[in-house]
Amino acid sequence: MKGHDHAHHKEDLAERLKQAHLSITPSRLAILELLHESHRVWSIEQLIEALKRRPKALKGSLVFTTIYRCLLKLEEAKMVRRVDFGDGVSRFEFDTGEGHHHHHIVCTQCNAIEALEDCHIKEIEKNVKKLGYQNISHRMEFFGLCKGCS
Amino acid sequence: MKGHDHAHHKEDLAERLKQAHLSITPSRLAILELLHESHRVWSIEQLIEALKRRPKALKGSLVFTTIYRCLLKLEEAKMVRRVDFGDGVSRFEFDTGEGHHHHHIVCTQCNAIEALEDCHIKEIEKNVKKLGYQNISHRMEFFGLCKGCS
DNA sequence: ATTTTTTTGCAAATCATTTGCATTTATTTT
DNA sequence: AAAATAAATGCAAATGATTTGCAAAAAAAT
Ligand SMILES: [Mn+2]
Ligand SMILES: [Mn+2]
Ligand SMILES: [Zn+2]
Ligand SMILES: [Zn+2]
Repeated sequence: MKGHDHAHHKEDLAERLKQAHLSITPSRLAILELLHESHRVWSIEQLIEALKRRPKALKGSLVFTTIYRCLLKLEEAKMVRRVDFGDGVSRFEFDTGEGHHHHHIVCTQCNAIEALEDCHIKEIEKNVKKLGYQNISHRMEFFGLCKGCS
Repeated sequence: MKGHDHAHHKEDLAERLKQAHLSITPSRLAILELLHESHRVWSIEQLIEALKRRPKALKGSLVFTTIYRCLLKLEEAKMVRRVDFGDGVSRFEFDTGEGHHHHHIVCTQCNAIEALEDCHIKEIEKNVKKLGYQNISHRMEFFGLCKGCS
């Protein structure tokens, strides 16, 4: 059962790579599998460590640059989303699509990261409090085409 | 009139430095003056250029490291606030106090930066649209003490 | 005025990210 | 299936903003 599921996922992910005109490589599949299974954000270093510890580890060595370039491509292809907490390290998560826009909360003490499912801006703060967080602050900036440029 | 105002500001800023137990130096005063007068965010490079072009330019050379360390101190002292748009460059603005928490919008075309006065999260997006921006996206993350840490 | 503390200037170190290039792998064409 | 073409990978080196070390200069305290 699980085997089938995994196989299905792998095929599915490979298919999405094909649709995005990206070569199907072990690195890319391994990254996608891990991101898809785990609903969390990963730094590149974390990804490398996790991939090394996998039962079916990649044959080739796991190199920063390779993972980095894979993630760039996957980001372009909208299969992976980059998350930035402003600490100088990029993190990545599986991109579940337009309909699943969301944010995260980072513990200022232990740096634990939790997803805030869905983004109802007006209700987010309440939900954050409900999760039991204290001393909540947030980071938010907007981006868009200004009058002069559009 | 203007002379008086400026003098007043300078004294005022110097006073705030004193209260924060920070030495009063030409660099710090110059930075504070510029930030205080201009209601905008500045990168360190921008600050240096602007300070060079000032009528009463600083005697000493304007060095990145010095401005950098001044800003760090001023940030600690809550006189300056750091703004991060995730482009790898830190920007700074005068900190007008707790009551004036706000965000900004960056044009994805010309990189113009505009302040969004006040932060009524639920209404912000509407206001952004009213300002004439298109293709609006935003960056927002929360930070706080999680249950386990508090 | 002298001493003590802090800041400044310049160079060098950091650190995550990005790039160059030869080699290997994947895809496309015979 | 083999050869040719295009793309990805591994390793080293380059970037670029930020951060640090330390001696000289300036500010604050005595
Ligand atoms: Mn997430
Ligand atoms: Mn502002
Ligand atoms: Zn959102
Ligand atoms: Zn806010």
